[in-house]
Parts: sequence; C-alpha cells; structure tokens
Amino acid sequence: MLTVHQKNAKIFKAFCDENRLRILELLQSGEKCACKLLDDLHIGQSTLSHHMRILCESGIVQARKEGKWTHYSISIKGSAYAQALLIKLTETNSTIHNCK
Amino acid sequence: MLTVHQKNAKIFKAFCDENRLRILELLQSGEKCACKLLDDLHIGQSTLSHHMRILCESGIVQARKEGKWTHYSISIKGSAYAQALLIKLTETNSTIHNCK
DNA sequence: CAGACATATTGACATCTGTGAATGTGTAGC
DNA sequence: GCTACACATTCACAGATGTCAATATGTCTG
Repeated sequence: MLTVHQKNAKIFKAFCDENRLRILELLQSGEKCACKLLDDLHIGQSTLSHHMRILCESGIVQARKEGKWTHYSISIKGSAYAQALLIKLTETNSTIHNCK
Repeated sequence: MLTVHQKNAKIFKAFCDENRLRILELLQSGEKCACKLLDDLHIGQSTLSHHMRILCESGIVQARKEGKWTHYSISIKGSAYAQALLIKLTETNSTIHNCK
C-alpha cells in the first residue's frame, strides 16, 4: 500500500528522466507507436519499454494496442491531474501575509 | 554541462520523494526554519539538509539565513516556473486533430 | 502451424539516491 | 577565546533506478 505522498511522487517521476522528457517531446506532435519512438531515441528496446511503463503508470501517457503495435500518446486527463497537483503542492495558504 | 532535458528533470526531482513532499506540505503554511521541520519529520538532520538542498536547487524552495537559523519557504517564482514547464511539456500541438 | 515482427519481461550490472553517524562551518552568548 | 547551537558537508552503505542482452508473449502473414 502506498501513501498519498508516495503516489504523488510517482506521478512526477515521469518527468525526472532525460529520456522520458525526450519521449514526451516526441509525443507532443501526436500519437506514436513504440517502434517510431525507438527510431528517434538512441536507447535499447527494453529500455524504451521500461520508460513507457513508468510514463503510463504515472498517468501522463496512455497506450492503445492495435494488433502488433502499441500506440502511445499524452493523456490530457493525466496531464491536467499532474498540473492541478503541482499547483496544489506549491500553493501557499499564508492568508496572514495577504492581509498585510 | 547539463542538457535542457537534464535541467528540467532536476526541477521535477523536487517532487519525486515522499519526504520532500512532506516538507513542501509543511512549508505551505509559511516560512519555517530547519529545526522546526526537523521536529515534524522523522528523519535525521543531515538527511533534512540533503532534501533542502535539492528543493532549493530545483528553485521550488528558497532559503533565507538569519543568524544561526535558515528559514525556508516555497518560492512563488520557482513554483510558477515549474507549473509553466509542466504545461509546456504535456501540451499537445496536434492541430490536425483540432481541425476535424 | 511456422516464421517474422512488435513489444513486454527478466536478469545482471553500474550508477544514482536516500539515509544516518561523524565531522566541519559559522554564529550567538558568556 | 570558549562553549553551545543551527546547519552543511563528508563518508559509508543499502536500496532504487536506468541500461542492455536475452528471453518470453502476443499478433500477423503465408
């Protein structure tokens, strides 16, 4: 069982690796299958699969299987959740300060 | 020298650890000194110092030295930058889809 | 069904990261 | 200056993470 903090940390781990940021960049232009990503990145196939799993588990990326291929794309919903979470984590509720 | 991706990854590492999320939570109510944080968290002093360094280097937290004490607080500027970056990283520029 | 293909999983390994004990640095009060 | 205090840094180490090679799984085609 994971704590709330552990679950939240997991979401942001999606953005904590150089290669995962590269993958996200590639997905910004739209849905792509793993083999296309593999062409553009200079990493092994199993490494890509590992990163895609982390991206999917974080909810930032979603996978769509179609026959042999798996198509990946940025999840609007997952991204919105991460954005809302980031705002929540960094907002300061120092009302005392505001009243000055 | 760090790549852009490495620099961006570094920012989000602030949110990738359970204890750092706890620290941010404590700072949401306002500026706190290290000794106060140390009381509330069940971690060693050197460990706290380590986390504060990462939080500061990510720009999410800022430190203010005052005599013996170091006061930490959430940086509005740093947080805003991280938020903008997160939005930028997850935005999909699939104009083709939108035109349908 | 056999073989080719796309992707996932496993295993092994090097590096990175979180942790606490010990030590160092700077400041305040005597 | 000496001592106490607040915090940073160093060291050592266990556990997590990124990586690739090898293997497994699932799908399409002939």
